[in-house]
Amino acid sequence: MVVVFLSGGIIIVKDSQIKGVSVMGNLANAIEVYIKRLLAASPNATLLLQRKELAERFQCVPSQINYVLATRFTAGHGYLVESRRGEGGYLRIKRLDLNKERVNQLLSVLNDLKRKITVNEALGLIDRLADARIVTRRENEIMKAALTQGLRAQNQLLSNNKREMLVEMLEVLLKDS
Amino acid sequence: MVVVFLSGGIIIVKDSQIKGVSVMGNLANAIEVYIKRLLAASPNATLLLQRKELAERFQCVPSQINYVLATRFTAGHGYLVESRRGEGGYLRIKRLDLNKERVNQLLSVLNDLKRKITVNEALGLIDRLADARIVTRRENEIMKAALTQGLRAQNQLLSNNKREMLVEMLEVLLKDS
DNA sequence: ATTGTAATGGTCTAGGAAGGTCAAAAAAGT
DNA sequence: ACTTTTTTGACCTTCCTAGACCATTACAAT
Repeated sequence: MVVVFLSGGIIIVKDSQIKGVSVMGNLANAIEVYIKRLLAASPNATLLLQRKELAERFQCVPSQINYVLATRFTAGHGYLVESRRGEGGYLRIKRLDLNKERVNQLLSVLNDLKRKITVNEALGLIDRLADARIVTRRENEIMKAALTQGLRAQNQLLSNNKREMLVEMLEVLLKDS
Repeated sequence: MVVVFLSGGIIIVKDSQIKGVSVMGNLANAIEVYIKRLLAASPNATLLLQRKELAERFQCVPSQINYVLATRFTAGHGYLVESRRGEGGYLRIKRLDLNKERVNQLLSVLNDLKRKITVNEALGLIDRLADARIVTRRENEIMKAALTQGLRAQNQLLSNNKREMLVEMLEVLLKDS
């Protein structure tokens, strides 16, 4: 439970209600909110900043920034994060405002991937995306080629590696916007 | 930290964000952009210049130019660089536009795959296909995602499996058109 | 012709400046 | 108590920069 002072009065609110509003119980949340505010202020929802600087501003180790990005700014959350190392290094964070239906379909496919599925089922999922015009025929073929590389039977379970690979390929599509 | 006033609201923007918009983060990038601009302005996409002069313009050691050429203007990136030493020495940089013989290019890429290449080289090859408009940006990203699945370092050799996978993906493109 | 020399460009390596990863410790939920 | 989330820090990879030293070329002096 958290107590919030608002316009002079005292309002008592439950945690669950407050989540995501503006109370930040911890660093990670604070950083998340900060980044989101900057994104909101940016005309094209894109941010360019340095991990080191951000860490300094919040007086934490740089890897904390990675934690925040990894837990709150993933493709699944609708964000795209790119980076570059070395001198002049940076983080580029972009909020993707995507077509809802496409995203939902992709996410549902991604969701299906969480359980064990066979190669055949995976290929079926990919075809579904092609049917829905979410991927082109070529993209469809490319993904299938990648997925079936070195495979004999198609009625076996999809290996972890291959599943992960499919997920990553689909995430590319999510990022595409 | 910089405060920017925008359409009535106060938006807080970080240094780095400002920098990233207008200025290149580092020397190498600046030089790259400069060369590419010159190339774009040149009638036949060919440039003749002196390493020393260029280095002077950017106030850096001459070998910095070599670094830029070696990392951004390789054959893999679709550029041709020749040079001559001694008095009257020069650098000749040419951008190759190979859009014509797509199939040949694909075949040459496939050929490159016969020998051992690193992950980085493989990614470069794929990028080159995108540059030449043989694959779309999305296809490019999909293939890269598939290729780098489960990989940490990029300077290691491409595994046999992954190489085979790339070949199969490229063969999809060959069949296509 | 031969040789010397200055003017170029090339290579290689060390060092520094980012950002990334991983796992253990600490804190917060349940 | 147990589980999940957060926080830290040690160590790693990538990228960039500078500089020492090497190779080639044109031109002048012999």
